[in-house]
Amino acid sequence: MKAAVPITVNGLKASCSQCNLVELCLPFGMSEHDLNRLDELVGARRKIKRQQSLYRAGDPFEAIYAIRAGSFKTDVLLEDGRDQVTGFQMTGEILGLDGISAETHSCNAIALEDSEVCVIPYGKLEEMSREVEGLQHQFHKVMSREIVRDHGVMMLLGSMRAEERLAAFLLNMSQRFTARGFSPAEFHLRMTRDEIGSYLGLKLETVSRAFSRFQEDGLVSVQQKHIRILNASGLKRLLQHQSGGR
Amino acid sequence: MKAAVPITVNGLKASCSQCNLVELCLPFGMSEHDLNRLDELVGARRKIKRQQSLYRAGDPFEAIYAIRAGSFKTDVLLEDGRDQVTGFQMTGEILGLDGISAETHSCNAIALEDSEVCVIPYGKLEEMSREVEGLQHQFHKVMSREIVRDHGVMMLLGSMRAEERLAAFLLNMSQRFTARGFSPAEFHLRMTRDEIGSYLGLKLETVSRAFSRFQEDGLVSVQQKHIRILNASGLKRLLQHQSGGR
DNA sequence: GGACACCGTTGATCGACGTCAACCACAAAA
DNA sequence: TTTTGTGGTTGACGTCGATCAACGGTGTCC
Repeated sequence: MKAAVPITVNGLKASCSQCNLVELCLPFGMSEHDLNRLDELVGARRKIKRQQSLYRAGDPFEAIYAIRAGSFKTDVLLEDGRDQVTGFQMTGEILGLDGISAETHSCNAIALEDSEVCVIPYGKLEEMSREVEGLQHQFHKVMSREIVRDHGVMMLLGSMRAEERLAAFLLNMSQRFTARGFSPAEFHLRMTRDEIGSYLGLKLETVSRAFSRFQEDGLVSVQQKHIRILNASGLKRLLQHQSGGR
Repeated sequence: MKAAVPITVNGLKASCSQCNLVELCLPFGMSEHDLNRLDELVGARRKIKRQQSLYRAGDPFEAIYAIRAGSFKTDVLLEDGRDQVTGFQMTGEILGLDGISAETHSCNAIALEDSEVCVIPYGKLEEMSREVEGLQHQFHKVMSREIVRDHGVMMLLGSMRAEERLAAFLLNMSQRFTARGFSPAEFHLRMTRDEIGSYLGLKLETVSRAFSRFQEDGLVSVQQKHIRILNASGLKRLLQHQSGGR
């Protein structure tokens, strides 16, 4: 009695139960039974080309998105032209939560490489999370995690020095690559120095200099966007010594 | 057939339907019918003395809190002793959302003056928001608003100069006092210069100097913690001129 | 292959904010 | 009233990171 899988504009219908990102994504920790219900929830997949936006500040809020492949940055713009990267997102992470409060997105989400997301219509999500307890709880956890993450960034921006910020950034990237089955020590950054700087509240030259310094000190090897961490505990130590900061 | 209102340790049982903070708090926008159900949800009130903590980082997460009276700060601590204020909260605002993700609080919530909160047991909240659509939606909005707010702070910390940060802070306070029926132009800050500095990523001396500068320029009148805004549009102008920043 | 962007690196200089220190204002206690 | 403590202000000086500028590497489009 099951209807045929509908063909969507952008290709295959998403399926959480078949997806190898379950452990990183919204369905984490849900029962197999609940998982099957998620397949109803998640709409089409959508492909976004590098530098294209998934949504822009001011767009009406209709759905949240799970990153199926690729990576994104989110940024906010001030009237005067200044902008700030508020986060980098990788596979399995959820985009668009900022839109719920005002029913309008409050930042831009831009693909750092050709990417693909699963579209999760928000109305449906609320509806289903009234029925599926596991989904409700997971969704709340995802939102809460975003809040905790943001507090970490505030800590970083408010009280760390340039090299500490970059060290924290690299360790965070390493940890997230590891969670995705990649090497903890060797990875490829998808963002420019300018974007890293914007995220860390630094100018690109400062980011570049900090990279060079780390290289001199044998902490990492840097070749453009290719990073190899040579001394992870050295990086961690940088974070612990209270080095005056601001 | 209604049971008598139970007497709680800390005094009166909270009642959303009777509360004059509805428009600022979790129940905002909910129907009268739904509102009555909220009275079941909200547990006892709890009083917190100035400088006492409502919860501390590491405490098991059991409830979220709505501020009934008074005000709070939240802060995070790093191992090395550095700490950072992540927010100031006023009446009607919700505390504790950081705890959902790890089932443990990730920051400290400390009363800036003698205060009172309504305790909202989290299990009950999830349960009831499966039944009451309006509650579910409002709760999601509250979480999302927190995320948007944090992005604003990241913007401030990452790309504004000292005086811009303080101007943004004052305008934000003014706006929140106004929403609570107080004067937009004249108010009493409950936090020290050190706490403001920690929140804004500045040292207390820098905060103090910025206040003095504003006073010289006739933008505000400052007498210790008592602030009078003399030229709000002047403060706003400070934010728009892109003044180089970092 | 050559030309052109774009991105990244490095150096020299400057300025905003941190640091250190002294002093002042106000409130609670003696 | 004086005392003591906490919080706030102001000045002199130092430093970290921004700014300005030149140059080098890498990839893409003719």
